[in-house]
Amino acid sequence: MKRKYDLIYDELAKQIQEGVIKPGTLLPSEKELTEQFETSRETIRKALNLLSTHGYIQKVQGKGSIVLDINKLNFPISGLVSFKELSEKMGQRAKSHVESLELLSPGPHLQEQLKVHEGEFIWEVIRVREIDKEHIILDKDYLLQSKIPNLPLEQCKNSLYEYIEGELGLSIAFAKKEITVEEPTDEDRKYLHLNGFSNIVVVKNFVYLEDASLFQYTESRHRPDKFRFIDFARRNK
Amino acid sequence: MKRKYDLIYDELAKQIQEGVIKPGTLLPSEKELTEQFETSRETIRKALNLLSTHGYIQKVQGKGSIVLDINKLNFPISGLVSFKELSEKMGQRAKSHVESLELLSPGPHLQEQLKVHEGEFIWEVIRVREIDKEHIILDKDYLLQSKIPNLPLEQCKNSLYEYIEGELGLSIAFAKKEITVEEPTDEDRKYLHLNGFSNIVVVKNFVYLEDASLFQYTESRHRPDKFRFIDFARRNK
DNA sequence: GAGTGGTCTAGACCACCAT
DNA sequence: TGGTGGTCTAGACCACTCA
Repeated sequence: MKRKYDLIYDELAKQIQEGVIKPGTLLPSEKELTEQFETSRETIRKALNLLSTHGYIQKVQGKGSIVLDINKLNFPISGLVSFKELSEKMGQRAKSHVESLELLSPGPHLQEQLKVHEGEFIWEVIRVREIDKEHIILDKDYLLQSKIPNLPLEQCKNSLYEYIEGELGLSIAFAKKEITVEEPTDEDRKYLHLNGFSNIVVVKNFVYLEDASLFQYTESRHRPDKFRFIDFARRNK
Repeated sequence: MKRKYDLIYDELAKQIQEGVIKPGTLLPSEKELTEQFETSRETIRKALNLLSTHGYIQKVQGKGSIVLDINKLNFPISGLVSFKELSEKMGQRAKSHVESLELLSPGPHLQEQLKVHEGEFIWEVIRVREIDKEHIILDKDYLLQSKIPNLPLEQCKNSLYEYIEGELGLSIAFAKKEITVEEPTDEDRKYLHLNGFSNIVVVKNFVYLEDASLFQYTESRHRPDKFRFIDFARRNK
């Protein structure tokens, strides 16, 4: 059974997206919504808080919940555009190549980043992302073998996240991203079509599971002209 | 009177920061905390949710709230490092120069970005940020005069946010950031010490007030070698 | 099965906005 | 002053983890 406040969130989000509720107007009051959805006020408030953190509405005390123009705010919410999502938009114009898939003993740099134990092995997946026949992104993923015993090559061609969360049932709780700009390495030059660009945008991603253990480190290296990151930050109350 | 859940949040956050509660251990259960703080469970849960979104703890159903290692996760929470915060860390090594402060009628580009009305004027503030005698960041701020009638030069030397939120009492609700990499403009070359770098990291920032109206557009142009952005994303329930 | 966090309720009082 | 959202309570039941 799905949560009640999720259902209410879905319903209201849909109405806003479809324009049934217009941007700039006010949502029905929380009291009215409790009657409309036959639930308690706290449940309505949970749904509204979700709408708020996802940029659908803005709550103003004493006034009401203002419906925002979702198109102007321009999603995704927090820059978490995976290549999978991107490629779905791009259709046939986007491709992914697995350049390498290995189980290896980590060197000092990776030991530091992943905090692996002595004698533990890690998976290394190197993938190149192609858009319109240009090689634009170099993705290097490192995963603890203790958490992921097997990593089929087939899965690497698609989304690692889908395999990890879907098939393995591991649940990703939070991630830390760090964006910097660096000079291209020999590896970058080897795999990417740099077109003379002398910088690479490096996105380092540290992924943690629900039990708060780190289990994946990803380095995503982008050609600068095709890089774009969007962040949507809300002041917390 | 401060909110109860804020007080509880402050107290627990302090204990975690000071190491009174050790990373890796579990917080007292919600039931115990209700007794300890003499409050209801929902109030405790609000405090714990704050700790969670700020990266202090990780809640696990059926188990408890795991205390995270705040130093490993390495703040700030969502990359909102203002130059003010940075300069406080850098002390005398960081400086800010106001290059220009003008009230102007917006051209088509700005009209588009800020969605200003016909005949409305906007403030333009251009500032250069210096670290260790190098000019590294070019900040261009645009603010609606209808929201900010006066903008003293003195304030521009420090933090615009402090003036806006502190003295004017306007309340910033949320912001959208967009990070891209571009080629330097003549303006970049004029104001910044580019040291031969052929790219500029551009951070566009759209700031909205509590009534959901856009009132500021900022373009922050960084020399790539000194740029660093950190994002801390949590899966929402 | 005991203990944990997650959801949900029904009601109270307060702070803020409009008129 | 009436209506709005914000805080807080006391209690219920469910889902999950672990021994």
